[in-house]
Amino acid sequence: MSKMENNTYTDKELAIFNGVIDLIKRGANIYLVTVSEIAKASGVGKGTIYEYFRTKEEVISKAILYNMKREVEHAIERVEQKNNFKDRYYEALEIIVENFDNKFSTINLLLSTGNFNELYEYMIDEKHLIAAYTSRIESIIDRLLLMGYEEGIITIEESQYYKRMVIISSIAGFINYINNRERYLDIDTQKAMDLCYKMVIKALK
Amino acid sequence: MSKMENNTYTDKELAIFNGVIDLIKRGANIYLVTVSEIAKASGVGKGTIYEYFRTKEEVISKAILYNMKREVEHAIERVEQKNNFKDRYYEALEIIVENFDNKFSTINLLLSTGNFNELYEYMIDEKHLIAAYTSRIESIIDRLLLMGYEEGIITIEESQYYKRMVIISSIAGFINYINNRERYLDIDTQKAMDLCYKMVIKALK
Amino acid sequence: MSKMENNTYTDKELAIFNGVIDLIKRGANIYLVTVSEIAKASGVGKGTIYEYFRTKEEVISKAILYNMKREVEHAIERVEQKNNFKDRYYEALEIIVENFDNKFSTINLLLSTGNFNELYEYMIDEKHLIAAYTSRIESIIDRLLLMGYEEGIITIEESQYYKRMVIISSIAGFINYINNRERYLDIDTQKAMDLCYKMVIKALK
Amino acid sequence: MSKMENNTYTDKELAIFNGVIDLIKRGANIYLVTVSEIAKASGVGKGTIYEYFRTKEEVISKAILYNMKREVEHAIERVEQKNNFKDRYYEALEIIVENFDNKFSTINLLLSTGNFNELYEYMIDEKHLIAAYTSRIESIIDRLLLMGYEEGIITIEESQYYKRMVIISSIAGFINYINNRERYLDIDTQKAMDLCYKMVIKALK
DNA sequence: TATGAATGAGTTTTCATTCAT
DNA sequence: AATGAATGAAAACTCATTCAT
Repeated sequence: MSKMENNTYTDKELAIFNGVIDLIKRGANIYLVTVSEIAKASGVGKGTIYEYFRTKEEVISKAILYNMKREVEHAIERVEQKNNFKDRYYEALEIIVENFDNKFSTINLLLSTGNFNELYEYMIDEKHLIAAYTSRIESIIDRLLLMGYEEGIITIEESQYYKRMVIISSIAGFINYINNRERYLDIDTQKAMDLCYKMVIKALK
Repeated sequence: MSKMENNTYTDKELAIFNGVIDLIKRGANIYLVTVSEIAKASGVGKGTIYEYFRTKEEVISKAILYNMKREVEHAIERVEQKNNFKDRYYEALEIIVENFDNKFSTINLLLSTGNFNELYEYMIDEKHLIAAYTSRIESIIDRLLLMGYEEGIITIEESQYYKRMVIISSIAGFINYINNRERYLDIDTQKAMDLCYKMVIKALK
Repeated sequence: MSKMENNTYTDKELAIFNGVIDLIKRGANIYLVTVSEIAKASGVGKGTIYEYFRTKEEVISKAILYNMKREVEHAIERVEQKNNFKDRYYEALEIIVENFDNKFSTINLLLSTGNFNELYEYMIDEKHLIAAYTSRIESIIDRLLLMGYEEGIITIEESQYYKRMVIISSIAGFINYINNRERYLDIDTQKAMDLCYKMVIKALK
Repeated sequence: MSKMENNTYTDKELAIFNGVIDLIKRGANIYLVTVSEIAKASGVGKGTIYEYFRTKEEVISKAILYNMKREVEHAIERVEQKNNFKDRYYEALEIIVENFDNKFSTINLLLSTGNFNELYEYMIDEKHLIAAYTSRIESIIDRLLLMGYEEGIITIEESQYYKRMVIISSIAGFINYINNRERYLDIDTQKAMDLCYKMVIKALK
């Protein structure tokens, strides 16, 4: 039972994580999904799951955290490839669009309303991880803001909290658009992005 | 036993709804709560629940919708008692603060990320109700904006979508603050509200 | 609670019996029928049933016995109106035809395979009643046989048991026809009766 | 654990069937028996039953059909070992005697009054099976009759329906004797058989 | 090491019976 | 006397977890 080395995972563990993530992306409810379903989706036996994890709760929680880590890292990598304020901001919105069909998007979980707190109790044990992602995102936002300042887009004299809040609010507003697109037939995605950006500019000027 | 309290539910149904809402407000997970727990929290026998509802799913879904209706109506009533743009906006934030401990806050559900869609399948049948609340909130926002316009606070020439988005984004940003208060020790609630308002003013000027 | 006088029943008791009989004739299974269904079918409240009977088992058992008594008496009355062997025998078959749609026919219960024994345990207490009906039927058969003897139709020198057995067997055979009519498309009811009668005559000659 | 015993059922399914059959033979009512009782009688866990069958109804219905198949096949085999009309007929009566304590005898179900129709709804799906047994029995009767004809015991010129009816009626009459033995103290089983046979001979002469 | 058949604890659901009105 | 709302004991059924293979 060679559990894992540091923070890498065995093939079986990864298969199981991917099974869970798959199920959830296909609409399964993390509270109602069964171990049998996970086993089938992962292509492993039910017993095997218990070779690698102690309980169902642990499987699901760790799978979610694994996915979160991956998504956040991927998002950061993409955002950092953009070299100016506007491109970087739009890239963030772009990522949100791409993740829309994924009800289980980490962005949703991290940025918005704290519904995340409702997740498995178990995760409380892993709260430091979530906090780590949250502060990584914060530093990304800080660098974005610095870029905007250096480019002369941001000129306002206000606390860092205010500036971060503007970015976070605008992104939350954009997520709200994405989640309710069917109600805004006259606003296409490009338009919605442009208006988010406009708000940011005005609020930070 | 006066059969109907209002024109909709019997006393027993209301007792059961309140039992469910109580449980959830005390931290129960809507997917993991049991009928026995609901019965105990409602002060009725387990069998009684099945006299009034066909399944556990129906009980919980209807309780949530009932609560949503009540909360939305209460919030609207409070907001409408304020007669100027600023007071009305702050009143909305105030309501959010008061609802914070309520993991199950309708504001969270309605305004933000659409995690609401993940709720019990059953609710799909009641989607029109949720849509109705959403558009009531929208018209409240529209009236708020009109007020701001009449008071000369809002002067921007932009689409209604933009203006609504500013309000919604700022509220979502405020919810984010509330949900992460422990991370913003240097910002008290009053300050957070003021900064939200500042963003709104700047974005709508 | 004026229970009953001797062997007459109150209106309520009769209403309940008729409710039960109705349900069963409409295809309900006596083991699966619920007290609520009986109450609805009887047009009385569920509580009322427990004013007149101690348990569900008692209600159903007594209703069945009541029906049995009525059916047997009615059958005997009809049979005795016929004044010769052949008419009397045919009248018995006629009654069976008329009762066919009634899965719950007493004739089935009494004459045939003893499936009756499977009925409610409770009935064991009332076994004397069933025995009484059985021996009334036996004496009807005896009088029928006497008639046939006097008419010169029956001439065989054999035990009374044999003669009764011939009658009972032929009726059981006819019931088998009735219950499987769809398998005997070339045999109409009249023909089946005639062949039963033929067998009886030959066996008793 | 050799998966399939014959080409139809797993070992576990057979264990469950035998548990059900056992219970019924020991006097349990097929409508009132519980899954817990079946589990205990089968020597398997309650959950195991639901691994192999979808509902309690399915378990019981399939167990009954399984038993019916076995009993019919066994009876036919025994009957066919006899090489003349009389022995074959008596062998059939013998089988009935042996099955008497079995309230759940297939012979009762198939030959007689059609009470069988009252069994679980589920069986309607399997009606073709029951029809198949019924017609197998019919062809056994036909071969018996042919034997009697060839031996010169049967000489009557009548329809096949009549001849079959005589056999079926006599067997039904014998079942009636068996089920009411306590009322016929002066007739022992041998005597009852002989009289049945006598009736058959006379009716088919 | 990997498995899935087996299981029973714990869930949802039913319904005979009670009892306040 | 008549009722049906309320109930909990007992039923059907589910599924996380175990363990023999």
